[in-house]
Amino acid sequence: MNIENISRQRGSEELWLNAAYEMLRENGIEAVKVMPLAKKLDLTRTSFYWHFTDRDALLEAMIRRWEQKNTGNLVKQTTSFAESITEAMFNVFDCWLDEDLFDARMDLAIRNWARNNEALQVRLDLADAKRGDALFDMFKRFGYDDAQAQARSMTVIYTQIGYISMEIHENQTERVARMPDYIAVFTGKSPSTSEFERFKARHGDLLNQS
Amino acid sequence: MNIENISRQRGSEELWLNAAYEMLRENGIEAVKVMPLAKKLDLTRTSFYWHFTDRDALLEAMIRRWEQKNTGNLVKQTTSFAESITEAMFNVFDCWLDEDLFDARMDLAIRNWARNNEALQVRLDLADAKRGDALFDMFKRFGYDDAQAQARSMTVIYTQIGYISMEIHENQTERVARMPDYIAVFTGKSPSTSEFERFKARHGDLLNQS
DNA sequence: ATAAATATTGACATAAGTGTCAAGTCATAT
DNA sequence: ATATGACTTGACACTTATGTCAATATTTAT
Repeated sequence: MNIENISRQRGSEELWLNAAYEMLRENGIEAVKVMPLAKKLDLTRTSFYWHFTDRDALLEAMIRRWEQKNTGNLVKQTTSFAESITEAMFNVFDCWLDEDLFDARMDLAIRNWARNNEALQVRLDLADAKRGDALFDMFKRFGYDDAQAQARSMTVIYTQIGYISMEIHENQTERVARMPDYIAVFTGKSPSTSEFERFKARHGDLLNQS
Repeated sequence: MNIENISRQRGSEELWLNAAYEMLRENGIEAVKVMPLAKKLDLTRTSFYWHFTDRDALLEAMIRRWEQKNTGNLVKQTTSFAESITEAMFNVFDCWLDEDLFDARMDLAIRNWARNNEALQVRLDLADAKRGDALFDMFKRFGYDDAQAQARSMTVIYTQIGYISMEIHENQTERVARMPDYIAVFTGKSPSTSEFERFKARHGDLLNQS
């Protein structure tokens, strides 16, 4: 994490931004305050103002970081190669298991923040529309009618947000084991054994941890 | 709303609590502060301390109000008379349309708050377990196996929370029109026309508004 | 009418946050 | 070795919040 900071001064834009990002993920936007961040980094809060003009500049930097990550990867996964809707759905599920593809905790934090920030809500609505459209198109490609493609794509999106929002802490092995059941709910079809095996193979690293 | 306040002093416990409750729903726990509430009620903030010992007492009162409402009604709806799983699901959907049965916005606010408050998280987990069990039992009664009853009941819960969390503002008529499609996703079965008609009849008041 | 109960107020003390500024320190390239 | 740019610091001014208290006002019951 701090590799880029070797043989430099103690602080840096990166350092403050990372601390702020973590704070936002864990405790929401109200916790992203210069004073506590300074304490966390063991620096004086004033030094923050060398790197950022003010607190707002820091918040803006965090939003940009989020924008550049989550939506892009989700949309990409909906267009990955798949021979069936169940396989396509497993591709989307990759996002829920791989934090490099989709930072769910951050998505939730942004969502809660947007509730009190109109400008951010606009950006979020845009991201949501892109994601919804991508999933809708995916269901359409596999033969669902408009109404069903709509209901199913929104169910997928709502479910993921609900899952994060509920702070479920389950064993990853169990979680993966349940996924075919969710695939069945979302698509109305049972995935084949080989599809599930292929999915598990992609996430082998997860399946040996608690 | 203020009927109980006629010919009394200006303020009252109820008045402060209502204002706080609204603040929590709309803007989250961080917005529930004595000073802004006083401004809202056009009273001096000091007068608050006559009704509550401190801010914490107010927060505790809000939690109790929430506890006494949401979970109870949801559980009750899962056990309402139904001849089919689709009819049973429509009974649950009543909660999503009737704020007297389930205050979704409040549920979300509590959920966000609990993320930074361990004691509240414990109470919330308890409420979630009750709700999950009630839905699970409902699916079991209509012949689903354990894994499917589990996946489907959690999908219902996650979806509702995701829906609120995403701040969807859609026309109620459209929303109701889409419900049979969601019923199909959640139960794997299409509801009958008469079931849908019965549901719409129950919510007739909603269907004539924007 | 008036005492008691019920509220409201302004003044005070304290804490935690934001932002500015002049002065200082530290690494490193020349 | 030293000047420069990158970074840190403490002191100051300001804002928003919490909570206490003695004094005052308003209802209500008798």
